[in-house]
Amino acid sequence: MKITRETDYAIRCILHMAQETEKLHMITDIAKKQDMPKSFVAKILQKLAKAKIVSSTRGVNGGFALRKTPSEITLLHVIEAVQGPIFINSCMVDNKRCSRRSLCSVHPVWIEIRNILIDKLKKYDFQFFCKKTG
Amino acid sequence: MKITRETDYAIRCILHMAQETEKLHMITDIAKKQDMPKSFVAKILQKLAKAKIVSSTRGVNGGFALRKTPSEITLLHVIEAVQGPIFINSCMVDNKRCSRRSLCSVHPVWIEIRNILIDKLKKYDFQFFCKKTG
DNA sequence: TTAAACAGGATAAAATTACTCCTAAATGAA
DNA sequence: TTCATTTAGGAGTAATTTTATCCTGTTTAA
Ligand code: SF4
Ligand code: SF4
Repeated sequence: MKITRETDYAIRCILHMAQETEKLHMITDIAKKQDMPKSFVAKILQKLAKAKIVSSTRGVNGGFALRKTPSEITLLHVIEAVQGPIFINSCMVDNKRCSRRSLCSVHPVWIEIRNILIDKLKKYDFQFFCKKTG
Repeated sequence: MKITRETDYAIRCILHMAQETEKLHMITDIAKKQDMPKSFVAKILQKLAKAKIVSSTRGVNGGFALRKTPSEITLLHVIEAVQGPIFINSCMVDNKRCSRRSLCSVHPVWIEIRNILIDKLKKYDFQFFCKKTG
């Protein structure tokens, strides 16, 4: 697993919306405040909406808001929403199976590490992050 | 961190040489047996040689061998030899520093996870992997 | 001297990442 | 109704990284 810029932006989006959970936040505002390219942010918010992490409202005075409280949204949720399932080596993605897999002694280690990672990412929610930024 | 194909190949190289630690292994043999492209393997072995994980001998009957016993070589060694230092998000690489870093509440989490990862990767050596493949 | 084997630089193909742009659809207000 | 505003979604593009290949040079044993 590696956090791409897209995922980093996604996290910033959630971070931003978590500051004012009631308000509808427009793409332009989020992008400007968090220093991200607007049109890219638009795409990212679409992904977050599909993953039911944020809600979107079209039209005048529209925008985005969190669907859950910050404490219910974890790093894992956000990462998986934009990057898909966590993996370490491509042989862990089913369609990129390796022919040596059945006799490979390293593969199980990747699985173990992935599980540790998932566990850890589950433990960080956005209430935790908001406490620190204020 | 993500294991690229290059790193996976590097691990297979070590795995291969760990089976017969005394012998000099030629690029062609390693590549064929482990199902990897020969010219790419040549480059990878160069990296492993620079990292002092393997020794290389030129000329007729030349080849590669491990410089240490399999138990002294860890996954971390091999990964760092080909990919460089472990990181989760690019903001952890000094030259790709993010301007928001000082006030970012997420950054410390990446550091923590990286440390966990490093710790885990240190614990797996190639004697362990050889036991299983036989 | 020659064939076998690695060293190292340059470069190319493929894949992924990091975006942009355009048209459509929804919404609220004049 | 009509219009400005705001997101939706598809297509396309630029930049970067990954995954190699090739060529020339050097080392070495026979
Ligand atoms: S050799 Fe093992 S670790 Fe590498 S891709 Fe195949 S199954 Fe995965
Ligand atoms: S916003 Fe935080 S986590 Fe993201 S790149 Fe900057 S310092 Fe790193």
